[in-house]
Amino acid sequence: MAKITMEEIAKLAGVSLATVSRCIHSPHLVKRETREKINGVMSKANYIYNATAGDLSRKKSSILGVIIPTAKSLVFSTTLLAIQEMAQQNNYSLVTASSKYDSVTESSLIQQFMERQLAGIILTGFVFGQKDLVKELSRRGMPCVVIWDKLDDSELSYVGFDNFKATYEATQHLIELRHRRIGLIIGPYTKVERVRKRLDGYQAALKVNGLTFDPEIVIEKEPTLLDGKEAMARLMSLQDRPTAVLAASDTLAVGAMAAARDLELNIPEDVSLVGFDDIDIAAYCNPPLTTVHVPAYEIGRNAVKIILNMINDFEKYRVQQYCLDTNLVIRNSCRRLE
Amino acid sequence: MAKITMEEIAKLAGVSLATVSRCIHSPHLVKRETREKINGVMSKANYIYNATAGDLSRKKSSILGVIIPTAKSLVFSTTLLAIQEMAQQNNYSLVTASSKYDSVTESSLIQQFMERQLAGIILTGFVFGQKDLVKELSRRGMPCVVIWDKLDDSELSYVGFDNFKATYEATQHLIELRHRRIGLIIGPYTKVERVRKRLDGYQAALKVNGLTFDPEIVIEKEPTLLDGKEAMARLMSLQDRPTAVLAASDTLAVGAMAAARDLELNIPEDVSLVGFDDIDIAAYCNPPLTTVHVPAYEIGRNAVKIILNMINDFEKYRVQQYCLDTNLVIRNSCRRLE
DNA sequence: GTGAAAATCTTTATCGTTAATTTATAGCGC
DNA sequence: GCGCTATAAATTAACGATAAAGATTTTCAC
Repeated sequence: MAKITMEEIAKLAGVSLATVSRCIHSPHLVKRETREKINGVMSKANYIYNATAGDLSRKKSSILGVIIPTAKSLVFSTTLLAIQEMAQQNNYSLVTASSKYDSVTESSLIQQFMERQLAGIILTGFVFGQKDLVKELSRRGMPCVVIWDKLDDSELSYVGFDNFKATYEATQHLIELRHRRIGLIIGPYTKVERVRKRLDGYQAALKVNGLTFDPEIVIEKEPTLLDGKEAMARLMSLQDRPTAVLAASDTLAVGAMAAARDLELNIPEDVSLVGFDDIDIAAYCNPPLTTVHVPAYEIGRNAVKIILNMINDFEKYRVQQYCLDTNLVIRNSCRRLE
Repeated sequence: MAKITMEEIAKLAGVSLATVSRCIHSPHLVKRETREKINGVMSKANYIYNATAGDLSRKKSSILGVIIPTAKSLVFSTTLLAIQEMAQQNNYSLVTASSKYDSVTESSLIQQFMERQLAGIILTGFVFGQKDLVKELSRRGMPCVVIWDKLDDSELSYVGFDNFKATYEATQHLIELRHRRIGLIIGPYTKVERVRKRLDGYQAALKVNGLTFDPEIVIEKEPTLLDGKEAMARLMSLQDRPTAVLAASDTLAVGAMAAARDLELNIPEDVSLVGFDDIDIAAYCNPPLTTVHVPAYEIGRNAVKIILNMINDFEKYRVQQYCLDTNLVIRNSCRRLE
């Protein structure tokens, strides 16, 4: 009930405040006898260390911040889990928040993080126009790393992958299977740069292969099952309907599968489908979904590693960039056209 | 770069430290003229409020803590999202962690939360034997609420549902469809009390209906797709195989579906299946999964509300208990036996 | 024993706020 | 002008730790 402070512990143990502090943080620097005495007093008094005071005094906190678009996503939550694990292992707490793809929310979250003097910040891509904010943070000495995207900027650290290349290859795959009319169901590319690159990759593949880009068959949606389903239903109701569709997230793809089923269209016989993310469920779908595998877990682990480096030596590790590989996992949702 | 403090702002604005503080927290108490002057100086100097110092001085933080079993779960992440949203709306930061159903991890996380002087803690059920720890926290004046379970204890706040009743009803449903041999695929009930109650509900329903409990057809697994698949494969390979299976989490159920498909067993023709959680995907499965709907989002919102109440008036709101309803959502994964 | 290095421990200033207490300023009726 | 409120701003003592610098005690080779 009553809050015990270090000072009181010191008094009870008959030593100075500083010794108690040392006993907690560098036990090897205090004589065994004293140490035991102090530990005894601490546990008897139910002492609880006050990390807030410690952080203030030390002038840096041991809290990391993460912003993801939404916690309710199997793919971001995988990254989040990795981050949590790494943070825990290194004795950092983690404050998390979801931006919901909204730049106002994102900015206010970053502001909040700054006020809390976090030790470092992990950001999932960012909304258009936020880049300067992040650079500013970085310049101010706040360790920052952007994840889930490959940045074209020599000032910023990131660990991500090439979104452009990923959809380019996925589209290319479909084209190699002789599809010429390929629909695209994609997340909020008008808001999120990272997503925009996926659209660009798709377009580029089309162009390289001499296929025309038809805006009618690219549908921008929120990455939910329902939206995926609706988008697919629309695509399938078209006069000249696509023979294949690329869904720029597996959630969208699973929704799309349901739509196909409702319309009694078989995948891959009637339409081919490729997803993006390779969430666990992709392999358990019916049919198993061909999809772009994204190293979500590795991204999380590496992001924390990078941040930790920056915390230890900001000058040396100011900017670290890791572009991880994605690869198309072929399962059974695509068929070759004759 | 250089960290600006309130004191410097005060100096620059030609007022005292306290006035700056008041200007930030109770702007109406400072004369318009002064306020504008101060605000001007603050933005010009790029001042960033130091929440750590504020928390220390105020003797309470504005951070909430949550522990969930794992972030990588569609159902817990829904609750987490609700918590994040509520926290954000009320100007609290959120520190999150995953216990992975491990009591050592859980305790150390709670310890960490205590050290950080969090404003309140939200715990997802708990591992066996942790109840006393939580009670202790509560006694020490730390606002705590347990979620995802209905507690049988007048000292602890919770917002959850009746796990026993939920599986009881699900099992009952299967029995009403004339199934007499019902398999159970369930999470770590030997570790988690909340999960144990689901087993109990299943057993009770069996008993009430005069069916015998056969340990051979209840399989304890981690709640992953792979584990669900393995469990189902085992169940289906049995001599006297169940005609229906209750999976105590949808993830397990989706895994089970994949196993059935691999064995060329149709759901519901060859086996009936009911899940638990009602994650979004349940409705998008093939066939759509009959499952126990759990109010994951509401749990999250209410948990924060409760905590906020406690923070404002601990004596009055010391223990608040909300048992929300679950209900069986009938879709197409069960069939009536002749 | 002696003296110096090593091992321990204490003092004290500081971290950036908040909030209780004081002081100063203004406005107003008479 | 005087006394009296209100209102606005200033002082200053915490908050609970850390860390640098200084003091004291051990240890030990010679």
